[in-house]
Amino acid sequence: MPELPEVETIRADLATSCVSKRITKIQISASRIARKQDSPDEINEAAEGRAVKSINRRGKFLLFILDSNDALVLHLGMTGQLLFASGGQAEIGKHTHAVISFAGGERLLFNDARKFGQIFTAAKSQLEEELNLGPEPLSADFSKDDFALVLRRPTQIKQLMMDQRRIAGLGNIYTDEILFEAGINPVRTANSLEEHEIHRLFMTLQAVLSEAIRLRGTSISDYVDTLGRKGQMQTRHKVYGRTGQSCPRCGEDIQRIRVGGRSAHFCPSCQR
DNA sequence: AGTACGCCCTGGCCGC
DNA sequence: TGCGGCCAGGGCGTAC
Repeated sequence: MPELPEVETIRADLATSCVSKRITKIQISASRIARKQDSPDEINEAAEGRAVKSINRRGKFLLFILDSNDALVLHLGMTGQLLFASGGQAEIGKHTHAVISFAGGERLLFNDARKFGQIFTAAKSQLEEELNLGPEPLSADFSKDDFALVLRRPTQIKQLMMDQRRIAGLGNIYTDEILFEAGINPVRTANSLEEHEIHRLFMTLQAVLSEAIRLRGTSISDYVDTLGRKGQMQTRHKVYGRTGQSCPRCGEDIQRIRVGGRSAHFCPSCQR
């Protein structure tokens, strides 16, 4: 489940392997992953013959900035993988739904078993409007005051943190881990947090995401980097996927409940 | 406007 | 061993 740290790991890989390369073709075989208003042909037309100026990330979206000043935008959904193949290492498989070919013969294969991923193009100047995302939690511009403002609503904190329009990049795994580190119960309403709790949540938000990037992401389910390598953050999870196991801080059993239609893992004794 | 909820999709797992 | 049924969840469309 690629969230901010996984997408950031892939972004850094692509910055090394794809920047300044020229796209010769984008073949999309599962039209479902092309966003509704774009057809596979339109995406290919926008990218064909264009060089990749830079690779950026916004929330969970990967942005290939092209020399036309359009952006090729990719979202990996839940099971998406972007595999870089300079020779024959990565083979086109049953779940390869798009192939981006470069002038040097390299290819990027977009695999996605569940087809929740998305690919589309947008004018660079329109990106912010189209993506409609909240602030980047690791941006230098993102202050504790900004965060406090985001929290000023009566939504459950877990749901709010996963709402991409409020804060960009967090999914189910990292919200659970962050809330655990911050000692905050996932069902608390955001506007019930006290000043010291907001401070702690702000600090742990950055700490957990930074550690996850350093460990190249969480590999449970399908996530791998562009060379097919797993991340290591899953070895540090304290609550996610640990239902019934003991809390590393107090020994109490980790519980799993439903919050906003998603599972939330937490320690009922440490998280108040 | 905000919030709630069901749907998409398929592999993996559980129970029979 | 096979198979039906259910679960995982990011984001979006629809309903309220």
